[in-house]
Formats: sequence, structure tokens, C-alpha cells
Amino acid sequence: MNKRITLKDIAVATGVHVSTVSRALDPKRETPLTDDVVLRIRETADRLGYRPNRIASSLRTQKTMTIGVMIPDITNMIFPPIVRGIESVLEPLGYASIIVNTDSQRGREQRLVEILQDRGVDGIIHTAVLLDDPTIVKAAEAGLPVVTLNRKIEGTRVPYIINDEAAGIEAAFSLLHDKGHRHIAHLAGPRNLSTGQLRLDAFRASAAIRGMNVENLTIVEAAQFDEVDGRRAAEEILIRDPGTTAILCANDRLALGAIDHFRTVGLRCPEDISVTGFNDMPFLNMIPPRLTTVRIQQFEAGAVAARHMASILSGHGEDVPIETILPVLLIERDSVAVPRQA
Amino acid sequence: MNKRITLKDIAVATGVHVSTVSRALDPKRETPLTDDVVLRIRETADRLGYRPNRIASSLRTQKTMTIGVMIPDITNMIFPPIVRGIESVLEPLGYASIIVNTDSQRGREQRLVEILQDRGVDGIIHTAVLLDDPTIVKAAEAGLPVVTLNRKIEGTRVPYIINDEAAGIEAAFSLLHDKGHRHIAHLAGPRNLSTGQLRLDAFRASAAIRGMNVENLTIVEAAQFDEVDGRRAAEEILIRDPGTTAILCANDRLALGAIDHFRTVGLRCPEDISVTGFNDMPFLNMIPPRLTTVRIQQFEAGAVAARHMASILSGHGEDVPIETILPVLLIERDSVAVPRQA
DNA sequence: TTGAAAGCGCTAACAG
DNA sequence: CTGTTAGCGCTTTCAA
Repeated sequence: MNKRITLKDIAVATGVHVSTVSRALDPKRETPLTDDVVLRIRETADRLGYRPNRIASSLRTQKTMTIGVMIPDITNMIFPPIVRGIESVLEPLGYASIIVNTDSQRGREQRLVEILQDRGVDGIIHTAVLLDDPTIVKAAEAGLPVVTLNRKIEGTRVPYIINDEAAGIEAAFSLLHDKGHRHIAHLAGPRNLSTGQLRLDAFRASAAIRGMNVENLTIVEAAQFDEVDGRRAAEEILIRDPGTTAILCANDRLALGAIDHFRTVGLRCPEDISVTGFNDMPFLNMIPPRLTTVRIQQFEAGAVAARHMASILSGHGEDVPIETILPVLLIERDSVAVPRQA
Repeated sequence: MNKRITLKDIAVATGVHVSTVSRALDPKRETPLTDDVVLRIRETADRLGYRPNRIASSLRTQKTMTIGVMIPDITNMIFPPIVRGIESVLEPLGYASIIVNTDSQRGREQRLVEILQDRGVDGIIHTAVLLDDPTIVKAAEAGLPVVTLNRKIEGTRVPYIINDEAAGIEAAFSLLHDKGHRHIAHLAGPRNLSTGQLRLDAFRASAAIRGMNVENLTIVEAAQFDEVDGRRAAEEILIRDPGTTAILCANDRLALGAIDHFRTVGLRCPEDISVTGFNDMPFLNMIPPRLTTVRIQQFEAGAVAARHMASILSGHGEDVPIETILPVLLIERDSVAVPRQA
């Protein structure tokens, strides 16, 4: 590996001092320099193929131009778009990101925050799932710039971006209700995950404003956001209330599992029972019955988080709103119909 | 943000020299030290909450314990498992990774390699798609440790990991042929992508060994690995050879598109025409007709690449094989049947 | 407008 | 076994 060109090399080549070279190459230069000198330095820098050593620079300036991105699991389809949204704004600004997967494990989360801090990240964008991860809060309180996605951290000035979960659930509930459904069950997500809790609360609220007895609602909680638990919970719902005509599911995978269960017991969706999902994951429209669901803006959420982070890092932290709520969109497809004996 | 503890802080606290502290905290210590001193240092280090400054260390040692991971697009479902495979081995070893998306653009690729080098990555794991990306080859030749996935770089000592594409295509071809298909068309991927070319070559080879006239094969190339192009190419195949009874597709999305096109023209799969895919992407088994496809080992491919990289970085580069071919698995589902008038 | 010098925090060669 | 010293490459104050 050919030795890398350093400022010193350019200095000797042009016959000026390294500090002069440093100044000449600084894009937003403070000190005035002779145009001629600057030109000569720039020219030789290119000629020698100079590339600044970010490590050295980081050590000196205490800025790494790197941000940590914490997500539960990149393998979960909803996160890659978020990541790309983040990079779409951060990369042009010269930032790189280190992505870590927390697997929603508390201990791991803590270790990862430490790893990121050891590497001197300038900030962390944290996509939350667990409702309470003390680690990231502590880091934020210690002064590390933090922006969270999906999770409101009470009592701090940590900016958060969330999708309008409540509006999404309300839209789905409203659709179901308008079609005539009165026995609407909720297949809830894990209660310890923010989205699980939020959507459950929203479901109850939607029922309440329609004068339904919140105590009597059929609500079954899945342990995981996956098809297996969707099947299991759907079965449970049918046992608890055989009169259920529609199930509002906390996400698409649960809905898929539920529909699959119905198939095994001879119920058809939407003829016998209506189902709605949440997320609008890729390829969902190819799986019959095409699921009616709520689309959330993943890419945009990432982009907004990144923009906020960039603002903070450039010293304009006051300008960023603590709360950003992104609108969601109800996607009507084929999994909802009027109830059988309506 | 409370000032970070440095070696110096520990040194003054324990009354020894910083270098002694550095040595005491070095896990694989070369120089012998008094147990007592080591203990005292370790103890105060913990007490003060010391965390080594990797930046400073990197500047000194010229190792960042960071590797660059280049992929076309994290949003493409086949890459997240690869990334997790990589991290599953690298993270426990103390490496972090910077993931960049090339979008399969040549210019971007070059810029990204530079960015990674500026950040002093110890090596790059490069998941290729473009058949010829000169940039990464140059980097490798310049001495940067490189391991590639999906792409054999001729004439270098760059280790590469590939899935046994040829065996996968042969397995699919064989299945079709055994069912009695004699008019097997190939819906090929873009020829400038390694997988597109490899699978096309394998298709021709499979036809050849069965004595079929390679010149007469119906082969239509898609411009993109997506459903839209799958539909378009499927239409073209039917025009070119209406007698086609089976289509071997270069990947699942093309197959999905093809089947969708057949539906619009009133052909059923598999009754009227058989189709096979490649990759076995997530949720494929929920999309009817459940596609018969070839499963590749994504996670494992990433893990192997990472292991090779780790070996190289720890000075055992001679031990890593230049070529690693991972076995694939034919997954038989419902999209293949015996031909209509067989 | 430029040079000199110090130092970010750590490691490693060399003494002792 | 431990201290001294130098320096990785860069930025930034202070002088000139």
C-alpha cells in the first residue's frame, strides 16, 4: 500500500508550512491567504492525490463526522428504507454511519451505545422499539446528540419522529366501522414495544369515541410481530368472541398470520371476516387477499431524523422541533368487506 | 458532556506513568508487569469508567477496527441477511462496519471506496453486482484487504465467496426437464450484473448437456431484476416461442412478474406453464402459486466473507481460500407441473 | 498573510 | 518491570 500523502508532503512540495497547507485546504477558511499560494497548494494536493486523514482530524477536532444508527434488526423489512432515508441526507453532508442491530435486547443496546461512543460518533439516531431503553436516555442526558424514531422520550429535549400511529389505527377502525362492523377485535403487538402499545391505545380510543364499551373489547396480544403469533392470537380471538366480524391487526405480519389461521378453520377473508394490517410492507399486494393496511413513511422518517441530527450537529439545535409526526395513509385493498349478517 | 477519562487520568490517579497504564490495559500484553500494579490500574480504570479512545489508538496504530461493507442497496431484500452474517462474526471481534449502498453505479462506487479509505477502514467486503467495477480492484491492488461476494475477480488474489449459481440453475433445469418440459425458456437477468450473466451461462450449459440446441433456446433478458421487467420479458418470450411450457427465471421477482403477466393473458401457472425462480426471498411462500425456487445462503455468505476478512487482518491471509462456493438448495413448491400436452 | 509550536490520546521503541 | 520520549496527521492559537 503506497504511503498516503500527508499535509507535510504537500508542505515540502510547495515550500510552505504545514499549517498553511491545512488552511489552504480548509473549505470554509477563516484566515486570509494569498490566492497564489492557495492555488499552488491546491494544485499540488490534487497532483499528489492528497486525501485528508480523517482520523487525525477527528482526534484534533473531536468530531468524527460519523453517526451511529441503532435499529432493532436490519433484516426486518421496515428498517432498510429508514436507513436509506438517513443516508440520503447524511452522506451528502460528509457523514458516514455505523449501523448496529440491537435485536431489541436491553443488554445489547447498552453495549452498542458504548461501542458507538468509543468510536466517537457525533450523534446517535435511535430507532426505538422497546418502550424503555434507559441507555440511550442516559447517553442523551450526558450530552450526546440523540434523535429517536418511533419513540417519545418523556421529560427530555430529545427530538423524536413518529408516524401518526393513532391516525392510522383510527383510519382503519373507521373503515371497518363504516362498513358496518360492530364486533371489531384487536390483534395487538407486544406491549413492551412502542408500536404495540401505541396502536393498542389508539384502538381503544377509536372504540371509545364511537361509544363502544372499552371494557368489552376483544383484544389479544401477540408476543412477537410475526405470522406464528398472528395465527395463535387469531385463534384466541375466535375463542374469546366467536361473533367477531373484523380484526384490526397491529401489523401486516400478524394480519397475514391471522388470515392464514382463518383459512385453516374454513373462514374466508374478507367474506367471513375482515382484516386490516399496518405498515404496508413490500410485496404485500401480491399476497391474497390483498391486505388493506396503513402505509407509513419509512424513508421520510429516516430523512427527517437525519436532517434534525444534522441541524443539531451544526449548532442549530434550537431550530429542530422536539416532535415530528408524519402522516400515514390508509391503503384500501381486498381484505375488508361488509360483515356477513349486517 | 462530562470529560472523558483518559490514560493520563488513570496515570495520575494511580501514580504511575501513562505508558504503564496503557500496557496494563492492553489485553494481549507483551511486556511483563507486576500483578499488583496491573490490578490497581485495572481497578481505578473501572472506577473512573475509563473507555479507550479508539480514534487516538487508530491514529497511532493505523488500524481502525472498522471495515467497509459495500452493497448495491440495503433495501433489496437479499442484502440484509448478508450484512447480518458479516456482523455476526465481525462484531464479536471488535470490528464495526460502515455500510454503503452503491446503487450499482460506477461513479458512486468509486466515490464510496474513497470515502471508506479516508475513514481508514482496515478492509472492504464488497458485494458485487456489476461485472466490472475497476475501483475495488484497484483498491485491492493498492494493498487494501478486500473480500468479494458474488464476484470472482480474475487475475488477483482477492478471495471471493459465491453461491453455486450453476448448480442452482442446473437443479431447476433438471426438475423442469424431468417433469417432461422440452420448451424451456430463460428469463435472464441483466447481463452486466454478475448473477445475470452467471445464471444465463449456467442455463445454456444445462441445455447443452441435454443435447438441446443452444442456438435455438428462447432467452429474453430483463433490464432490471424486478416484476415490471419480468412481465415485459415474459410477454416477449411468449411471442418468440408460443410453444414454451416452462420458464426458468433468473430470480424470484422476475418470476413473479412473469406469472403476473400470464394471469393477464389467461394462462395459469403451473397448469399452463411452469415457472421457477431464484433466491427464495422472504414471504415468497405466501404468494400464490408458491414459487419453486433456489435458495441461496445469504447469511452464511456474509459470515464466511467476514471470517476471511478477519483472517487476513490478523495476518493469516495465506490460510484463506481464494474461492469459496456455497451450496444452494432447490425448494420445490407449486409453480412447476408436468407440461400440458406431455 | 504565514510560520512556529503545542497538543488531541494513545502506543511503542528504547532506556534504565 | 517501569519511565522517557517521540510521534501518528491534523488543527489552532499565538507570534511575527
